[in-house]
Amino acid sequence: MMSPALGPDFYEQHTLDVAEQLIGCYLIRTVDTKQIVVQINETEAYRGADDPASHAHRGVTPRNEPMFNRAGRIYMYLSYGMHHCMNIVTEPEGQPGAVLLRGAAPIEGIEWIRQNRPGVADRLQLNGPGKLTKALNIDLSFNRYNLCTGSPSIMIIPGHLPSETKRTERIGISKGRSLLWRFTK
DNA sequence: CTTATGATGTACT
DNA sequence: GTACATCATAAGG
Repeated sequence: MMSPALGPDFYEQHTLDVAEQLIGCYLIRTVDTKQIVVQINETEAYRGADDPASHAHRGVTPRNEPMFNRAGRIYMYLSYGMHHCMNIVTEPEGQPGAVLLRGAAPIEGIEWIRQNRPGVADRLQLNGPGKLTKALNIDLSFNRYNLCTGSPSIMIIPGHLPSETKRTERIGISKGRSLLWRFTK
């Protein structure tokens, strides 16, 4: 029997806990007969008023509204006009929070990944938030998508936490640099 | 391996 | 008008 998708109880935790515990979990992307399985190995936590780097730092806007919605939904945004970034909404409804998926290791479906990012070396396919979404064919249409339904199009299932995860500074931000809210294997 | 830089769309002030 | 939760490429070591 297949492992069930992670549910709302998991995502409703504090964003830092979700970000850490997502390390080692599996992200599965399925379209028709094609499937990609990757293991998450890099995440970052973003919160609200206590997080100057967060889109939600100054309250609700049309873009960040999904960060305030129910946990377990996807928050997608366009980065630098070109790249789609995928987050998973955390915290109880009304309290903003999301985990940015920044990196993963290929487990299955490397052929489809290569089709999505032709000419790219395998070791560079999934090591960045924009690369990850391109490799898995995930775009803005997934904004607000509920990850907890078990729909095979995209799902996350438990892995096992590595014995040791590292906590470091987040990447690519100018504010909130002192917070150690980036998690890697 | 490292650092530097242009590309590119839009949310927000 | 400004600032991006980035990436591919080029040049140097």
